Amino acid sequence: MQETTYHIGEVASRVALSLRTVRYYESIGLVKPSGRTDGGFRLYTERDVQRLLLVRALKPTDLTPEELLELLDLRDRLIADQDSSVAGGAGRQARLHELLERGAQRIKLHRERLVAAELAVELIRATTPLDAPASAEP
Amino acid sequence: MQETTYHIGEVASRVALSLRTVRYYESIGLVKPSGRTDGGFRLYTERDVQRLLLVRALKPTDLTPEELLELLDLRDRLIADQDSSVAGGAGRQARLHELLERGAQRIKLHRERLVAAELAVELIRATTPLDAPASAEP
DNA sequence: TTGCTCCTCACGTCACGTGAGGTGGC
DNA sequence: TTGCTCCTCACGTCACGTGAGGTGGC
Repeated sequence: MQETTYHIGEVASRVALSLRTVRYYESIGLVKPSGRTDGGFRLYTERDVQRLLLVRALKPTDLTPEELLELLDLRDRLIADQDSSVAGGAGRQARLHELLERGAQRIKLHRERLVAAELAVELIRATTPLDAPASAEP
Repeated sequence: MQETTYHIGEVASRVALSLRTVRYYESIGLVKPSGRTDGGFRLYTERDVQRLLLVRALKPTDLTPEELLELLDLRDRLIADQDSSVAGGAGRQARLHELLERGAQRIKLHRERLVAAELAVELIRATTPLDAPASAEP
């Protein structure tokens, strides 16, 4: 049973990233295609695509590439351990949750910045003559 | 009556930006210090500081430096017109509100990305063995 | 007068964008 | 066989970080 694979173009459009960005994520080790054609074309499996989606979604966590890679690999290993009921790594769980917590904090920080930005926009809207009030001069 | 001025170090720490960033914003025309000492030290007024704060707050709008500059200048002119009851520019108001609307849209987009990021974090927390449940083995 | 702050280059970095020149895949 | 997709350099850009070497301000 052959696994379905995709070329980079289809993958990039599905995950809404540029070809360049997908290749860049590969170059820093985040998401490597599962294979290549004889001609050198990258081949992505559905798993690879899911991983790309996860990387894209986790961008606002501001984790370094190294941390993000560690997080994704920890997740993979924990899930694998789970399936084979090895349940090996309490340390791995702790580390994963530490990284997730770090990421969650950064998301909160970004949220605060967005609130500040919205306040600034409202401030300007409020301190600037609004939509010309219906002229009072007849 | 001499206006109080500040050196870049105090300004940078007040607005929580690096010296480099404050100088960079000047180099792209966003916030220029109102003066310099004879020795060349930048002198910032309270207005300059407020402008820096506004620039920092508006960063998530993703407006280009040119757009941001235009926005800030429109605001200044509209406020000045208001004070002198010239009420000159309906076109200016329209343009300002267009820029603000554009910025508000980008903020919304960032908000959606943060929601997606939070969902991803929760997904990983949920699909990964949680905090080791109190061991069932005695 | 001594530090501490500030100055201007100028090179480095991160996360890609953007061709150039060439070849693989259906 | 013809396009369209993909390949690998490799240079460019944006928003700064980070010294280097020198001088101003209180």
